[in-house]
Amino acid sequence: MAKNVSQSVIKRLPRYYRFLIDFEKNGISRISSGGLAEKMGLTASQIRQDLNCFGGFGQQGYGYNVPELSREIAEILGINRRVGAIILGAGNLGRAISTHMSFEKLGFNLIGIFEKKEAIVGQMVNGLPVRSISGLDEFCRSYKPQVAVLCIPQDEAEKAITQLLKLGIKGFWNFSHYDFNEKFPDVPVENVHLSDSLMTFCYKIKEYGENNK
Amino acid sequence: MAKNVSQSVIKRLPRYYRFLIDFEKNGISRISSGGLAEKMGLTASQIRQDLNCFGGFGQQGYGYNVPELSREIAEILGINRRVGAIILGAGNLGRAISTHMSFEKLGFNLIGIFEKKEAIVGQMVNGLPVRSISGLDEFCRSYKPQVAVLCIPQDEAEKAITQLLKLGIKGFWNFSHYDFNEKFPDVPVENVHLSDSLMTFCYKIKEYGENNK
DNA sequence: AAAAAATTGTCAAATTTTTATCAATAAATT
DNA sequence: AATTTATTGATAAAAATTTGACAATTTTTT
Repeated sequence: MAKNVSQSVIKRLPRYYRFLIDFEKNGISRISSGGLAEKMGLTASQIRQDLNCFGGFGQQGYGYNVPELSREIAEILGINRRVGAIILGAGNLGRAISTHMSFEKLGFNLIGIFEKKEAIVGQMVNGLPVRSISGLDEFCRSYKPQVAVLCIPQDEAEKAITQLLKLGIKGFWNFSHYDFNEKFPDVPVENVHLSDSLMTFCYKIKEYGENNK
Repeated sequence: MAKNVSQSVIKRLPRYYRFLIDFEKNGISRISSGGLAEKMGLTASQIRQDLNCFGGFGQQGYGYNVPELSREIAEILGINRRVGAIILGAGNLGRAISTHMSFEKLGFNLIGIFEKKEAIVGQMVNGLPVRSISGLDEFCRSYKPQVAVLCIPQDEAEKAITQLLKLGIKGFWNFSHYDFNEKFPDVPVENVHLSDSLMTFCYKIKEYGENNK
């Protein structure tokens, strides 16, 4: 089905999906590549070519059917599944992620939150009890989560990743500063390096300031 | 000084910086493009070309001096400044960002946190009092923050952005689902679309699963 | 001090990504 | 029912990005 799909295309899919869901909510049932391009600040050509990696979802003279296209993209991304997920680290960030993210709408099923600091263990977060990291092995053997969200400090990451891989974890949504590349180059990981983003923001602000003196 | 620097290069700079700071911490004072490439999973050629956009920081036969190079990149990114920043939204995410991020090490000075829900107003977060959104105008006129971190719901974003722009805010670190493109195409914004990232992660897991049956 | 090894910065080639073009076809209009 | 308009999917062209190659130069070794 899918042609040779580049990472650039994949990275754009969630944004397409976001816009399409928004259209659906607003009762817009039809959109042309040109119309979408204008809203998104892209070229119509790029949108058509992106979508065509996965199939001809449009119709000449008409455009794209919004609900149909959003369904197709959801299918491509795989967000209609329920992949078991656990969070490691119930600090500020871990708790915020667990309450803030709609895991269930985005392909996952959050089934456990683990924390090293015993003081936090037992607290309820988003309807789930914070569990002691000491029970991680047993929990994983029982409930077989497939992915882990890393909200732990950088220096605890390597040990945790090694342990989790042994327990059958297949991928990581990584909020830690740890870089998988060196030791785990082939493990599926999606990084959210907030510090990198903040630095990029810093550069943008500086650049904007310099160009608008 | 800087040649025509592409966005691709800029996006890689924070990661270079992260690795260099790590080297410094570990007492590594010298690194070649080849050595760095191996650690980072890039090509030596790319690293040399990236750095050369900003100047010849290396030395033939020797490589790059780690502290010097990290200083240079910090300078390029502008993280040695202290740009005044406020956070809008003291929900789970806003509070997590304010406590979790080292704003001071990354070019910013967090001076205020604002929240609509009066129940939260007055709480202390990371040494700062959560202020009522009703005092935003006055605060901005007094303290002149230059950037805002948006941790508010999508449907409150547009109004807030309009207000903040009038108050002199120059850029946004945007955690909301709101997309600036349509209404504010020229405003400096760095998006952290966590949902997009989670969807991308979902795709990666699915793809990995399909290739490793 | 000379020779060998290491490594950069630059230029050119290769590859990837984006954009433009256009025939084909469906929808809308007359 | 015929004509015009809109719009896709595909192909080709253009632009951007990445990689390879190598002279120049410094460091290290002998």
